[in-house]
Amino acid sequence: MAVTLKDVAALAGVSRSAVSRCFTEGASVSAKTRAKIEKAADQLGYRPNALASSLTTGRTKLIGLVSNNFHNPVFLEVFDRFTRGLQDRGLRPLLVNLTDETDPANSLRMLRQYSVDAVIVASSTLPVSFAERFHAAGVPVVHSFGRHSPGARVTVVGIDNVEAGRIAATELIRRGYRRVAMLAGPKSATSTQDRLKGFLGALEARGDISVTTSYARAYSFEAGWDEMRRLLDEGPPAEAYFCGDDVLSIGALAALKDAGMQVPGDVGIVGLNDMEMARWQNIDLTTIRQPIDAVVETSIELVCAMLEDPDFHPASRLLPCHLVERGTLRPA
Amino acid sequence: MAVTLKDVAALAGVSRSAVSRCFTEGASVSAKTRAKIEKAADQLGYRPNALASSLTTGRTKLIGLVSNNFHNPVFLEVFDRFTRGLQDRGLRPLLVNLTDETDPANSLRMLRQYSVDAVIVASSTLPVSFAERFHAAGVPVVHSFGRHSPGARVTVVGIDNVEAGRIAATELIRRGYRRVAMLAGPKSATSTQDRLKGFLGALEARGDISVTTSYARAYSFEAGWDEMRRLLDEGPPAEAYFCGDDVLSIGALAALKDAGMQVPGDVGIVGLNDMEMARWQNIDLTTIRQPIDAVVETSIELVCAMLEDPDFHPASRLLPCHLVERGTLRPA
DNA sequence: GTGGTCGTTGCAACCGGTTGCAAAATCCGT
DNA sequence: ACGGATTTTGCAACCGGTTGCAACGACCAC
Repeated sequence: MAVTLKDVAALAGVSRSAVSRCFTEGASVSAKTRAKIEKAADQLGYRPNALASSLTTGRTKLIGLVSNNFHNPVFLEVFDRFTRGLQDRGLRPLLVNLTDETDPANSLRMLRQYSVDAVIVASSTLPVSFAERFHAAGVPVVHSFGRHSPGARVTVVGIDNVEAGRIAATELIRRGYRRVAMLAGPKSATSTQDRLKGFLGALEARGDISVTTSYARAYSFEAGWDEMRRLLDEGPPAEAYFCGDDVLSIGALAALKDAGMQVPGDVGIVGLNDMEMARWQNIDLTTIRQPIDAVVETSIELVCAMLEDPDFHPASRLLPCHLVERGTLRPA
Repeated sequence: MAVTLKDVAALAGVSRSAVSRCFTEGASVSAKTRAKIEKAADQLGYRPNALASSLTTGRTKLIGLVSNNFHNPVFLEVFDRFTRGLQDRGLRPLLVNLTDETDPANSLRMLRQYSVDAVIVASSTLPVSFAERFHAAGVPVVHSFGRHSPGARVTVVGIDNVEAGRIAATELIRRGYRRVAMLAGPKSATSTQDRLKGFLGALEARGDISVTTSYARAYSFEAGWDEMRRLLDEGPPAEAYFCGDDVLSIGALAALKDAGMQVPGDVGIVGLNDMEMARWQNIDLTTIRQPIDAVVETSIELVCAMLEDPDFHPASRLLPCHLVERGTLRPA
């Protein structure tokens, strides 16, 4: 079986407390006994049991990572960043896959059973209330890529989706498009609601621009393809589409090409996220860059700050987006 | 703070053991006390602490999920399946991201500190020795998508990559290609080595077929694009390429299209994996399907079996692959 | 040599559960 | 109502650590 404190203590000829102190930062151990203990520990290959110690210290270094975006390739980048960022700080991600589930009750119960120190909800589609349930249960929580609502008591790290919609609208106007549309994500996603709001808001003052809206059933290639296909069947397309997200954009692009339309000659497309794939030469998507690295990094920093000081409730952080020019919108 | 056994016991007016037994399967509790306890537990919102109980039971239900493929979109599907499959069985994935690391020592140490019940190594590039280190340390381990080597003591669930290479070769021959090539993944990846071996093996008997080989630096779009670009610069391309993996294929496809070549008119491409993206209408990749769902499901089943019986070392399982016909190889 | 200070050490209690064991309660047949 | 078999229950020890406290010893100054 595993080597325990007791084994090391016996071999080194000291008390269990001495061994424990030897492995805890800032405890008082003489150089002599430390040497003895380390020798014995090495010899036995001893490692303190993180779970046992969590019992008394109250900290497990386990962080619940909750997401429902297991079908959008951009989330692989998100997971990569989160897992690395957390383990660089000695924290361990306990993954919860929420596919087909929107009730926080189960995850909350389970994550509490495992005494996670904090929870990160990584999702652009879950409602504000989701993360709030964790907060209400006294679990430190950060909602990454979530919607910031001024009244809410949950820390959000993400972008200002309304602003992002505005950027898209402004950009389309600047390039002289006059019949524009938004091909939005699923209606229930907070991100889509906000992006649409910003998009329409920026356009409504302008009488000379016509705008239409439609929703894809998911943030997925197929949904984007189907929705664009449907739009084309209905009649002539708009001059340019702001798509709810990159993967939708890619679906829409494919449907346009299949229909024999040129991009950006006949129709312009602008996405949102700037996922790795947007850079691929066969896609070359003009898109609004969501600073994923920074969102993840900031989320982790805030979680760490909350761990340091349990009463600290950091303010939400909305990071700036900007347009990345590639090949799917015509020049101004 | 959290509600504990003691609180419930006090409120229900019973001993702590009674409460404990009430929450453990198959323990003897009378209906009357069970009712009392459950009432008290509900009232307080009690949930047993999984970590504390793990101390005595020796099982945490934590499964280490180790991977280094955080840049290949197919692994998002893999993670989705694993996380769901595990949580459906009441197990919790503790994710380890190995990006830029190939030494098992760190992960092993950390996963042991957290007393994971078992480890799943999900990677097609890590050497056999990686998972073996876990095995040697007495941690039940399954290597998913790994290389099966007859002498090894580690359970592997995956495909026969040699056979997959053979299938690719046979298929290209059947369709009349005579100058073929493999655009392999990184030289160090076991999957690539085996696929190449099978590919060459099936061709070497045939004197009428010329075959060349080259390696991309990673399983990534960029690497595929660059390598195909380099091949095109070197001279006329082969008639058809077997690419080490779908994402490489997609990179190669893009490079070919950029160079003005028609697929499958001028050049044929066959990939391996059948990731979701291969189905996308703008890619429509002919590929050898790796049964990801089945590999994941089987891996989890074997892990569970090993948990049931610690002395059980299941035999490796190599699942069958087959060609999925789409649009990047010419018909026979 | 003595007294005081301070760093080191071990004891024992505790974290939140589980479990072997024996005592107590219940059940059953007669 | 009685005795034995069977549950049910609580006690206490334990899982692998941590930590407050008091005892201890080393060192220093006088």
